[in-house]
Amino acid sequence: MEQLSATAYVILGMIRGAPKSGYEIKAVVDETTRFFWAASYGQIYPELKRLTEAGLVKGVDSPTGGRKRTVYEITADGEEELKAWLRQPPTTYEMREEGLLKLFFANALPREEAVEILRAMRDYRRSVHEQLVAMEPMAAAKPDPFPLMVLRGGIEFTEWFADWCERMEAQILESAPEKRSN
Amino acid sequence: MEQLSATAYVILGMIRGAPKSGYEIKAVVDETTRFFWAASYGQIYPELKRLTEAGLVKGVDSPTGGRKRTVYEITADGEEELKAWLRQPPTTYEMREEGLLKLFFANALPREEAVEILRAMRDYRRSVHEQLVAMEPMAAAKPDPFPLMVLRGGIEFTEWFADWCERMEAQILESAPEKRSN
DNA sequence: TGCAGATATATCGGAGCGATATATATTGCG
DNA sequence: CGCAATATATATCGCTCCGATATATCTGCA
Repeated sequence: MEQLSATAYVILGMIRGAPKSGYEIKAVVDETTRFFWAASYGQIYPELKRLTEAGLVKGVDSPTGGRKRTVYEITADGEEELKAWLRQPPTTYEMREEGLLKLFFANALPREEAVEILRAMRDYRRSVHEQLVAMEPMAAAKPDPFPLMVLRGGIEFTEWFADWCERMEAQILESAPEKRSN
Repeated sequence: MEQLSATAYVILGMIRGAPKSGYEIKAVVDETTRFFWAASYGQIYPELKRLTEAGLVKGVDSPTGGRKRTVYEITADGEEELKAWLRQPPTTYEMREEGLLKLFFANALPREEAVEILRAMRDYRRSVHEQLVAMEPMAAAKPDPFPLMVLRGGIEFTEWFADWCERMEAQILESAPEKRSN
């Protein structure tokens, strides 16, 4: 058996409990894991084919009206494969934060413009924070405690980040207006 | 002028102040911004060519011994381009955290195995924390305050994250050992 | 009825990233 | 000193990811 991509496990995890179409999988990912693990159609549909060939999922035709539609359900092998993956220590940790990159180079700007970077970062994190808080009641209503735990982690993280931005902004403004190379 | 990639600005920022070879740019990125913005040789060398053609950097032959070597310095146009980019609000925010993904699906595992995910995440963040702390004296010795600020942000973030993992682990262990679907 | 928006699948191009190939220079150490 | 290991330097390949778009059908509702 070849090594499966992380996207494969996203799919397996998402259809465990309830079969879903590729479109539905994408929609659920966009509502839940997208903040720390996204997936596009370009990954989902080919992966569903591979998983079907590997016998880890099973496609079932369930057309709505005249439009064809296939929902995928997890097989016993798929269930085992998912659990085996969950038991392996996680290995992928990536972050791409354009704001931090700009802040890193902010010495090229005068101080008043450098703090704008921090303000933009804070505003963005606050907006994500609001989105996550709005999702909390939905997650809290479900019996599975883990999505809620992860969501609350996101809420706490965005709070911490926005607060850090404010503290750094204050730190820059408090510092003596030294000469910089701009 | 075509839109430049983010990698282009990483290069411009890295050679501002001191000209560098492609190899050196990669080495500095690996020591500094890699935690929130990485760059590979496969991005750096082609981008240096494009930036040269666009007149934003200038390559200067500086062989060491018999091995050929080109260092790139930023031009006045490149400096302007960098500053213009720094003034734009940041737009890219991405995170890929396999540990959070596994935690999201952890209901498939018994409680004792679910906490292992959190322990692995905590251990990893602690190790990154130590790496960042070890870098702090180096960053603190330099006149530019922004790389140090970003580094300290990373130190605070990894502390927060490791702590969150411990709190969530405790929360799971405190909760009544309910029946789960595994 | 008409049409905007949702459902459903498929695919493309660009970017990012890890790995590796090739070559020369330097350093460590027995 | 000699040689192996490591560092410097450039180039490139394959894979994945991601956003965007194309195509088609269905639903809600004005």
